[in-house]
Amino acid sequence: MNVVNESPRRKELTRLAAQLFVQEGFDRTTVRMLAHEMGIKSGSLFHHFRDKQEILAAVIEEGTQNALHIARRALDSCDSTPEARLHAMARAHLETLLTDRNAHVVALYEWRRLDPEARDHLIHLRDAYEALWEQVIDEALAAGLIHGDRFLVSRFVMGALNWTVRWYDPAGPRTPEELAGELIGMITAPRAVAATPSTIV
Amino acid sequence: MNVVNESPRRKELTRLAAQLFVQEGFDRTTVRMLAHEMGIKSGSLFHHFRDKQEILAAVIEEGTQNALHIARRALDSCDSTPEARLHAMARAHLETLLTDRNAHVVALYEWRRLDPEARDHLIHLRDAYEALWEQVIDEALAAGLIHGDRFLVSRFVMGALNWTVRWYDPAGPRTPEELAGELIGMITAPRAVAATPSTIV
DNA sequence: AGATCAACCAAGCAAGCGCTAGTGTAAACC
DNA sequence: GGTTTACACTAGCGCTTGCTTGGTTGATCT
Repeated sequence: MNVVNESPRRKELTRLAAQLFVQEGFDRTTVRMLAHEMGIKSGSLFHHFRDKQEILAAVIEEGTQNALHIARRALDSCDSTPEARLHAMARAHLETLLTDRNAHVVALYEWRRLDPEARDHLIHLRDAYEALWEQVIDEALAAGLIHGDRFLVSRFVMGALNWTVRWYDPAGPRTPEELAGELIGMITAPRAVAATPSTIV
Repeated sequence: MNVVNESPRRKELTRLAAQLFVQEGFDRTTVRMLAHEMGIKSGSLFHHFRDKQEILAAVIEEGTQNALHIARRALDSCDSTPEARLHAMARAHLETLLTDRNAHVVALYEWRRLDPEARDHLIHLRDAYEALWEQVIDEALAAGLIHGDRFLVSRFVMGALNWTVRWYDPAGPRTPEELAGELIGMITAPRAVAATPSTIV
């Protein structure tokens, strides 16, 4: 009776589900709550999704696909210097967290609630995204812009960025652009120390 | 009938609960699973804890108290240079994540499942811990060891460290000591190129 | 005009949930 | 030696859970 297609209605339902999953957590969100939020009865939900698990998978897939597209576009349309590319990736990441916040919070917090099949599928998407990061970080390392272990640097940077969902307030004074600048500034060595002696304020 | 004291039996139960909460998540962990893991029947559980919520609060409190003690001891017994203090805090944090991993994963993932009263109490503990960090970071900023916004730097550093629970493998080749060194090395500008470069190999 | 189909609903099942009530028992205390 | 206390048990209540079933509706297609 149920369908697994990509109807526009399903997309809208996925967006609403993401919001509820963030508010309540996946386990505490009942199918009745989901249905109510969508303006239908709980039984009707299973016309659009095979089961509750599939809703979670849909939310996370949507968010990760978006992040991947935005990151690729950001890399395509920025300067080719290692610093510019690093900055572009950080800003893209933060902007995704902002515009698509719900889906990403769900991906970060509820990843472990996915059943193995869904996880297998989504892990490839995530790997593709993280590969972009490692590539940009490799370039920065090769250019001497940052130092350290390739693996560790990328993990530390991703951690710092993902942690922002805990404290960043989009209504606050700081733009994603500024945040990205601060982070990149923090980890990049002041390249040529040659000129003015770095002032100690 | 039930008690709320600090018996040693209760501590052991708390440790077991932390493990189950990590494996299954708080919501999916039933009181019957908890009781089974503890070798008793589900009814007996409520002799030690008022309700399921209290078990979660006990787990998180235990972990945070430990982190606080370890951090304070680390600061007391290290050199007083800003760099040494920064390093000591990072290492202490990573060691806590290692030795008390379950409790901290629960604190990070299940914080929002706490009811308001428990959260109010635990938030003071967490604030005390984060205050230590901000103090050390202030010193490092004042010494010119790192630059940037005080608030942002501490958030970025905490993010990078807490994210380690996702990928760090205690059985792997890297010690917490090395990890701390890499992170501090990444964010500290190569200070005065003057004297002997105090190498941290 | 008849057939198809997506989208919904009302009703409810079987299982599992947190938690309570009342009881038993061995050790500790006065 | 009687009372209390700590810890465990059995049994089950009242409720919620994810999901199924069988059926209705209105639009679209042929």
